[in-house]
Amino acid sequence: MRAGPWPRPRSVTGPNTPARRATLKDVARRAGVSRSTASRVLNDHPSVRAEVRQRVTTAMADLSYAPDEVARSLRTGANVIVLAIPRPPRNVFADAYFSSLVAGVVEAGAALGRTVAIVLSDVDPAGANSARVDDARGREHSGPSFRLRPDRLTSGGLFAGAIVTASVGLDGLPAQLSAAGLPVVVIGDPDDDAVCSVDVDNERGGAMAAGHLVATGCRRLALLGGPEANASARSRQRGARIEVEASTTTTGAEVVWHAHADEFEVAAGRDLMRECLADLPTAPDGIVAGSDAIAAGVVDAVTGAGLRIPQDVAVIGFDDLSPARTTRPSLTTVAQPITEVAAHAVARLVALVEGRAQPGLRQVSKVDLVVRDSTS
Amino acid sequence: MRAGPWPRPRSVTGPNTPARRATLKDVARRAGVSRSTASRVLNDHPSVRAEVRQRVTTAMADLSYAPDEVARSLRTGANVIVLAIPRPPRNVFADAYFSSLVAGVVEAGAALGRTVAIVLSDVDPAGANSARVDDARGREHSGPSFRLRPDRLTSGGLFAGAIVTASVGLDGLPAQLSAAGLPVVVIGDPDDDAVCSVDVDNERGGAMAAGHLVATGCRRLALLGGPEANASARSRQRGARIEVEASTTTTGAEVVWHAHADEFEVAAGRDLMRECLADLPTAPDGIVAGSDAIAAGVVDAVTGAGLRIPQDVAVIGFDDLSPARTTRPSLTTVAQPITEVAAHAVARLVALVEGRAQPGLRQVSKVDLVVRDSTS
DNA sequence: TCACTGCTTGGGATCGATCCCAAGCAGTCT
DNA sequence: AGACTGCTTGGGATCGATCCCAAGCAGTGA
Repeated sequence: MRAGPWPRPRSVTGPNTPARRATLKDVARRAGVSRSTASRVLNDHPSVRAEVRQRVTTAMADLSYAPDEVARSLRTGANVIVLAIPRPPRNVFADAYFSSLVAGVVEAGAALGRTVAIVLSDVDPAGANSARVDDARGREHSGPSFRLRPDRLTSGGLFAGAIVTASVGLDGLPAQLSAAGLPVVVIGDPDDDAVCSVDVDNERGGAMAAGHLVATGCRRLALLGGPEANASARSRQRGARIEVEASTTTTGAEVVWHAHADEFEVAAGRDLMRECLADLPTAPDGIVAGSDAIAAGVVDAVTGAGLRIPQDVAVIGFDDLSPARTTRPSLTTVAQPITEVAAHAVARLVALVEGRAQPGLRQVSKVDLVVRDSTS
Repeated sequence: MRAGPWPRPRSVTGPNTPARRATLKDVARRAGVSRSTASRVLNDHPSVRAEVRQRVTTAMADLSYAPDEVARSLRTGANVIVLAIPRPPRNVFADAYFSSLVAGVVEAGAALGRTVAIVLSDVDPAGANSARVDDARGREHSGPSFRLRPDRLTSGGLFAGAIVTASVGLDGLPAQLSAAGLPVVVIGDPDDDAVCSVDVDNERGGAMAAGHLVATGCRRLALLGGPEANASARSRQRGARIEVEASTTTTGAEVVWHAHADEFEVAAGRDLMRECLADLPTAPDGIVAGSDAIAAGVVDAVTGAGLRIPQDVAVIGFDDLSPARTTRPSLTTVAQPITEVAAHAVARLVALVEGRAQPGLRQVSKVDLVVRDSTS
């Protein structure tokens, strides 16, 4: 499991507690009861007389007592849940999707009285070397590689459970965590049916997007998806394609172009759309983009080419994040309820931790079409 | 301190440890030594015979033992440091500055063997009400208000110390935390001299920016700063103004416009620049922006008005974050070493926690001019 | 040989909470 | 009156590590 000598823990010898915090023992003494009774009051156990309960409560207030979460965790097991985002730190925060997801998970955790810690990928020195090797083979890598080591989440017993965001290269992380006994919920597509997951109905979303374009008169559709390695991106495109093909006989609509971006990013969308316009003899009249950011790039490329939105080309995004509203024209998009998904993930994880749920459950949230100015 | 009944802790009764983790006692038994000796090996205590140390190390590897951080913390005090960002969750992650700062602190913490937890502001129901009151007075508030309650960091004894990011409305938080006995380091301008802080030399950075514009021939400068309530934003502007005034007699350069944005944001920069162009009879020939994002907005407004950069108007930003490189033309900017500042903050906090540093120290990092295409 | 020193090692107490078991007590039923 | 039930309450053990103290042991010098 480990190679070198054990890292020396930092001994904390300094003045760590200038004014000693009150303990439950202090509360008990002041209220004239035992530690047990004080603990019972703290935990709302019913079998305490009202008068005694009042005395203890008063004593707690007088001493401004706050329970020591560390000591409590030692006895009852960890309380903190961890949101694991297996991506390099610098990429996560700039991404509107992850920003929203993090906020949702933190808020949902707080609502259930759970502290949420956030763990991102580490710089991986070994990976850094192999990245250089990859470079030699001609693959593009701008820096060291990153991964999230499972033992950062399992060792130490700090965490009661983990929420893992699915992305490219999950690499069996959820299964490993599960095997180590840590309850896990994946947001997105799990690579393993044995773990719990929450997601949105990406395929249906793709179908709604394509359906809306066809219904508003588009006949030559281009699908510009997110990373092909990303299961959500694939599902969205599959839904769109199936929807178009189902309507072909009645409407004559068809998919005339289909490509995947490297990232869910503005620049990727712009490049892909320029390629599309260059490759096709006639421009498509409707674009299903894999994300709002890609759609924003598409809008940029389309207007740059002198075409009008939505008159010449209609564009539809996915996510309904801030870019959808700030882009000009504003984006019609398939809204995914990120806050709801985050809340589901937290609720499911807490249920797992408390033994109220079984592994392997999947919960899928509905998506919603939001019509704005980029389609007619 | 508290009003209602104590919130009931979530009892974790479920199957929390399906496969029991090895404890130090197990290691000791397997190696044929006492818990004390095993602990000494774990902590690299010198007085253990090499042969015994080897046996214990082997036993640890065999059992894939990992120390329980919760139990360890109970005895030695908390190990985790917390990065407190007194801002609403949804605003933090979209901001390139905070993204970079978070990444830097997390990485620096890891390098020192410290886990970093991140705590953002809570939705504050009371604040939500007062925000509505403010709305009635005509101030703009789009949602509930947020604040970071100090007791979230101090109570529970989960954290060894806190790094607090300075922003608008710090509201005495660092002083309160300090008073509660929690070691604190502020990133930015502390509102209290008694707490430690790390920062960059904002005033010098502002001077460098203005100096560069004057040196490259600008004579009519506009200063478009960040939020006036933000001390860093004020310092940058002050430095720029002093620099220009110092050179006025020899060069004839002057500040012809001066304003503060509400946020360090692209939209704020765009609006401010449009205002500037509308208000001034003659456009300025040099812009000192309070951040790269503001500068990006300025570029947008300037090119939108049909002026060329840098021929007609030179623009200089602050931060050297990703917008500086992706904006067209690329931005000349004052680079602030965020990673270095983050590392300083972590190092100083760990020193405080271990009793190796005194409160009240301030450490200022140098900034650096990076010349790109937005100035000539 | 004895005392002294210094290096290793083990055992018990401790951190602050929870949990289990049993004791105390009042009320009820036979 | 005695047994039984159910509600309160207190004490001890426990979680898994660290820390302190003292014991064991070998080596040194007188």
